[in-house]
Amino acid sequence: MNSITTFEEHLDKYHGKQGTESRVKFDTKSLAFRLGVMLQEARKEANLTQEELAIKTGTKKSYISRIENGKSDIQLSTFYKLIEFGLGKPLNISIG
Amino acid sequence: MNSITTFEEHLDKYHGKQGTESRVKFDTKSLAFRLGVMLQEARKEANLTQEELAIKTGTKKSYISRIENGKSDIQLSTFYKLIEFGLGKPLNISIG
DNA sequence: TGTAAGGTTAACTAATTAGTGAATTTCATT
DNA sequence: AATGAAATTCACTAATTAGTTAACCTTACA
Repeated sequence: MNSITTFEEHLDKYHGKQGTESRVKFDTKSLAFRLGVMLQEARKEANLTQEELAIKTGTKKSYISRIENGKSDIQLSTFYKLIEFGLGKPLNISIG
Repeated sequence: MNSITTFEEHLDKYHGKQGTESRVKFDTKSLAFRLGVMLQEARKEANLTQEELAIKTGTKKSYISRIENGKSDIQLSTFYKLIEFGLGKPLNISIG
């Protein structure tokens, strides 16, 4: 799967069509979407299924799916938990 | 203020003393704390008060204070909003 | 020392995520 | 095309953040 193509589809869907949406809400959705793609790519690189990742992090595959599809604006700790505990990779966050 | 020193104090407080806390919960608190310090440092670099940042992002100074002190496990979009809209700086997130 | 600005804390409501089970759909493989 | 594994969606509750007000501390400095 190509992240960029899918992200463009997302832009069309939210920016193009439902034009009354605020910039902040739009950006929030974009962010959730991008992070979802990042998680999915990292999970596949680690050769885990959604269910395996869910078990390792004490949650359910349905929830992982929701996150990977950018369906919710998750908490920082949730993302951290999935990346660090579930995939054993460091999550890097910096400003500027 | 030195981030590392303060973070060590945090380690002492949560890791040393209240030892029954789960690793995940502990890490969540550390994360919130570290991000709070990052935000505060970036805000000061931008020469803004908590109140000014609050106004720019449509919230209140009391909420900014809570975040800077790592008192809550905020959502990704909240952190993003403060950094990108409030401070005009990019928020970088990556895995690995 | 008084004052004001900046920052912290407490308390509360409303909105949203976290977490779950079950049904459904997609996808790869034979 | 049939099968089974993997992923998605829906519906729901409980827990937590987002957002706010007001009171209270701290710090700088006139």
